[in-house]
Amino acid sequence: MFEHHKNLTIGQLAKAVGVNVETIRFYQRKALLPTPERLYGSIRRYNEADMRRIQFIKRAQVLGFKLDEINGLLNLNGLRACADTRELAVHKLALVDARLTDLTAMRTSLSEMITRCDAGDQQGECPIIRALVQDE
Amino acid sequence: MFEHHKNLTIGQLAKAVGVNVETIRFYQRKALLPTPERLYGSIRRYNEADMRRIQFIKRAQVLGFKLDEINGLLNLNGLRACADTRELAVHKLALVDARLTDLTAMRTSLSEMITRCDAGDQQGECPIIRALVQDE
DNA sequence: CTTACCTCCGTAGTCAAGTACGGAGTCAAG
DNA sequence: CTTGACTCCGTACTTGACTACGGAGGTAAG
Repeated sequence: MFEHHKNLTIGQLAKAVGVNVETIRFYQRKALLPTPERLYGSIRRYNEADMRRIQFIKRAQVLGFKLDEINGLLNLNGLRACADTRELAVHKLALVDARLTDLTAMRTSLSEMITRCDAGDQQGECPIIRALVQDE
Repeated sequence: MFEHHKNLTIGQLAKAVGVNVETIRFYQRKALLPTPERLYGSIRRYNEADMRRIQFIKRAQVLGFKLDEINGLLNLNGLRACADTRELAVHKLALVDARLTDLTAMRTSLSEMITRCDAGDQQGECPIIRALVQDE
């Protein structure tokens, strides 16, 4: 076993959290993740804190936060932290809502076009193409 | 005036359809748009067909089609055209639905986190951060 | 005819979030 | 002590849809 997730090599850490080794190195370059010292010799070791940090990043990504924003979240602490985080979340929610509106409109158009196609009301031309060619 | 949108220069065309000059040149390179001959002398002229083609591209983009797919749409013609287009639209619709599901889940999580934040049930820690740190 | 702006063209850069590569060093097993 | 797997590190490539740059030449107004 991995000694309860302590002193992992980068490869073990990657496997444990389900990301690519290169991704971890990429996060280090982006300073999303600390680069541990090279102790005894030359090979770096990782611990549970690193695991949790990567999992935090991945969870935040699922919610639609970008890496830069996640970096912000990770560096928040102290009194204003909660307010800042909330503000970020509210902003993100607004973006998600806007995107939902767009996608819903897109969905409606697409399915209308398909319906018209199936109704066979075309006169020599594909109704989907015709809809797209439409002026205005 | 522009002589009713005939014989436009690339800059006038760009302004007329609301895109960047560079975008038009980019579309030409991608063969989404024909590159007109250089008539009398050296400067290319564009007409309504070019305008309509760019507008077609922009409309299709709003529906979530990628440039490569739009290229496919533009090159469709003849009998199977309509069936092909329909198939593409159906496929796109499925993608849109999947994205809608994802976004809705994201929306729910975000708004729950914000609600918890407002409820002030945190015990010394921001509930949003706590939710993200949560194992599993 | 000059000035100022526009067009042409190829190449290169941008953003996001990684992925890939290749040579050198290290570590554990046999 | 050698083999094979892994690590380290820098650099470059990927995707999609553009945007920017720079020098040469065309074009319209005065």
